[in-house]
Amino acid sequence: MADSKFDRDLVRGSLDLMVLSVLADDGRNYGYEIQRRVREASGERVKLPAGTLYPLLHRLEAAGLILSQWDDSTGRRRKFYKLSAAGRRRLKSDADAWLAHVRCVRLLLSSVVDLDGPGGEPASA
Amino acid sequence: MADSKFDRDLVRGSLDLMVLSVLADDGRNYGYEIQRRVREASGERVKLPAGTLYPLLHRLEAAGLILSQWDDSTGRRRKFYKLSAAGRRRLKSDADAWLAHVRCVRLLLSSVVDLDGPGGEPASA
DNA sequence: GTAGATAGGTTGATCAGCGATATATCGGTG
DNA sequence: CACCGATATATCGCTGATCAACCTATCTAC
Repeated sequence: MADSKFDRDLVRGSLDLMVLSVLADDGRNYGYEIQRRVREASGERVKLPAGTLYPLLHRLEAAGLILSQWDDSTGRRRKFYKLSAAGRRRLKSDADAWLAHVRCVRLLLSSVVDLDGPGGEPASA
Repeated sequence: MADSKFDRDLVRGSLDLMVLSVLADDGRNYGYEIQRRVREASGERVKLPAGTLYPLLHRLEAAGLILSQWDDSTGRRRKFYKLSAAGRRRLKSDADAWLAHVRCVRLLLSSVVDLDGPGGEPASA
């Protein structure tokens, strides 16, 4: 499961946001690790394949939101990314827009489903 | 504002969900009204243009999630849609998946932004 | 050596969103 | 009546993101 058309589109709207968030958290990270961070953070839900990840990073860099720097000092050839000032601003505004949108959808869903659905409050389970 | 690349992709992941939710709320509704309901429910954020709306409805119908019926009795030629049994099941499961995903992204964002950001609690504004 | 993980990358097919465009009706105004 | 804007549905074509598949290269372990 977790690879239907719905799941892909679900992820689509928050992929950039998730990657920017990971970089904000870590300060500095490289593609392969970002991939694992997103996969783990999402509970294996978001697989973020290489064919999506690298074009995405290049797109964010071209937009001036992240900065790259090659690092071979560890033996492994890695391209590290970090947020630019514009990237930090973008993360903030995109996060606000995302949260606002989530509130709207939750409102629509409120009369339809149980918002504290399966896995909602693990502490009480 | 509210029509950037980010906003479009933001919406993409929950458009089907929003339309299904509106139909679950209303029981029975037609395209033009669904369009207005979504626009209002989203605080004018989601415009849902005709070029998106109608292909979307056709797709949901082809998938057996909604059922259509023409109605000319009011003078206006309208195509009413309602959820099928499969559509109700799908709404429930998609809503659960969406809520689970939202929880993950919120977790990633928690260390980055204020989750009760602007417009969070209108009562206190 | 060779298999698998790490690390980065591209390409092509697919498909959804949406602006533009088309059609038709209804109600109101000049 | 003619005209216009709102209502109502629909399609076409462009754009752009996702991702399976594929490629290269290095490191570790067997």
